[in-house]
Amino acid sequence: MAIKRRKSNVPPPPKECSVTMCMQLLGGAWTPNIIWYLRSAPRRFSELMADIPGVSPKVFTARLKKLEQSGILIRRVMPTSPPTVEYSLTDLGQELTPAIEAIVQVGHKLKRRGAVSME
Amino acid sequence: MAIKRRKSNVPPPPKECSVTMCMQLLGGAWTPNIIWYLRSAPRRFSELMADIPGVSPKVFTARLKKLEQSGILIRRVMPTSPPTVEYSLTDLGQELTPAIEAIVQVGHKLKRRGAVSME
DNA sequence: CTGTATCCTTGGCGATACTG
DNA sequence: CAGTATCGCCAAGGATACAG
Repeated sequence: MAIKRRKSNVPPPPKECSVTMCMQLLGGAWTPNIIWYLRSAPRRFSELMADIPGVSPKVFTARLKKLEQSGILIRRVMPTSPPTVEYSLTDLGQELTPAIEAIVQVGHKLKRRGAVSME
Repeated sequence: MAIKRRKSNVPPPPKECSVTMCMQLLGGAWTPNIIWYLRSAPRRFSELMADIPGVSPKVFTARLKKLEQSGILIRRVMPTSPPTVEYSLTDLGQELTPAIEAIVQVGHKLKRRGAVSME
């Protein structure tokens, strides 16, 4: 609670703040992968967990919730006997896929060059 | 973020890791703005600092250094009497601008919707 | 199956002061 | 002008266990 970082009284620039805002979303752990895997078809919670190994359910839930609140994806609870939840991208979420694909392109070149250590 | 992490013996997927790697770069604080301001013309250290208010020189140097090491931008020291340093995007860095522009697009919609608090 | 609840660690980021 | 040097914080992530 409380006190949200003070840094000074900087009025953020009008345009670039959108970048920052969006990066807050995309920059979160696993976020690009989630969108990547959802871009062609809806997917269930455990399917996504399997797609993206190494993520704990807590973090995963947190990400999904934030993305849902931002209007990037939709959470649909199916009334089946073992509860099933399906996640799918919204229109706005779909608009992110070209951005991610552009990033993938550069990522590949980066890797090919060995420019980033990756570990 | 978490790339390094031991977490078990997960072989990372071959394609998505590029996204993650690239996001490590772009996700750093101020990074998108740096590229944004450099995309049309080279710029000096203090000019960039002025463009992007609220960043401390330490962090700024760290970012610039990492981007230079990754081959995203080039640092040129001009042999003037007060030392002058000019930063400019490499070809690879230029390839990032469409990605950032795509992100800007979504960022605007996000803001218009009030989907993200931005605070 | 789909998540919460707890606890803990890390490193990214910020502020300020100082140097070549 | 263009950076280091120090110091410290704290929120994002992770591990594990438990719950509806």
